[in-house]
Amino acid sequence: MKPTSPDSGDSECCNYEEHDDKIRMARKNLPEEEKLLEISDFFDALGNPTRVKILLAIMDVELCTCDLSAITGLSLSAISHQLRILKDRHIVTYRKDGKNVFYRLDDRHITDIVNKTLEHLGESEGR
Amino acid sequence: MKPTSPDSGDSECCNYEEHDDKIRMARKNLPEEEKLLEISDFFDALGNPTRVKILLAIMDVELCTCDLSAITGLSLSAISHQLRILKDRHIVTYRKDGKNVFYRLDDRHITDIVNKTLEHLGESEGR
DNA sequence: TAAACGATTGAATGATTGCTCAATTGTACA
DNA sequence: TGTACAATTGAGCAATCATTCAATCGTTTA
Repeated sequence: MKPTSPDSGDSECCNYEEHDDKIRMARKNLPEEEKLLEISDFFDALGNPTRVKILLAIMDVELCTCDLSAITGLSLSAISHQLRILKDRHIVTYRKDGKNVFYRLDDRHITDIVNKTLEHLGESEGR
Repeated sequence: MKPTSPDSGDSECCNYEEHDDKIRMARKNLPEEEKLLEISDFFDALGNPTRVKILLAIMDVELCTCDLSAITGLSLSAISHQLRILKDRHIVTYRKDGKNVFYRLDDRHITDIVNKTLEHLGESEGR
């Protein structure tokens, strides 16, 4: 049995000219699994409307859990759960002040990436 | 009953000074729901290891479904399903050539965004 | 110290996702 | 025309996800 043979250099199908070369090259250039997961985890963290709302809201002002609950119309609990995901992925960070916890973006890069995306989506508008 | 009152300007909790102002401002600046979904859908499309593999693989060379199956070690069907998601989100595009279908990135912006992310993740390495 | 408040947590649940499998489509070429 | 091959599709299923609810934690202040 040879079902897809993920690790050998040969292919199951598709016998055009540069086929094997392309596969070898592409496979060689792929980052290792851990890095791949890191990348997809990052995007996954931004891939949810509630979390995007949170990110956009704290883009230029720090806000507490309760603010974000009021802004999004979601329960404190729901927001807190989502904030934990964003914290774990190092996308937001926080500062405690008495009973409040204020959140802000962890990194200037996040802003850049989000802006780049807005730009991208903006230019393909009305498609 | 007034459970979170998502659309009124007042808050349920958290009575510090600039609270209401912050909420009003943040809510005003949020894009409308449709735009938000567009943004999160875009990130969501990149938020899966298989789809990230596909994107990285076709970053500088076009590849057919079968190539991508060989590269990732996943079934043709699995790859095809994921490619449909990327097509629907306008992240990849394709060219038919005989029995083969060759995929490539739809847009230069995608490359920029992915590179920006790699840069971001790279700089926070070893945390 | 007790009550109030902002925030977090864990269990539960319905919805969504990613894959496999089997069937099908479309193209090439014998 | 028929067979082979690349690709797509839909059903089905296990795993994951987003939210709610109830309980709890930690800080403030009465």
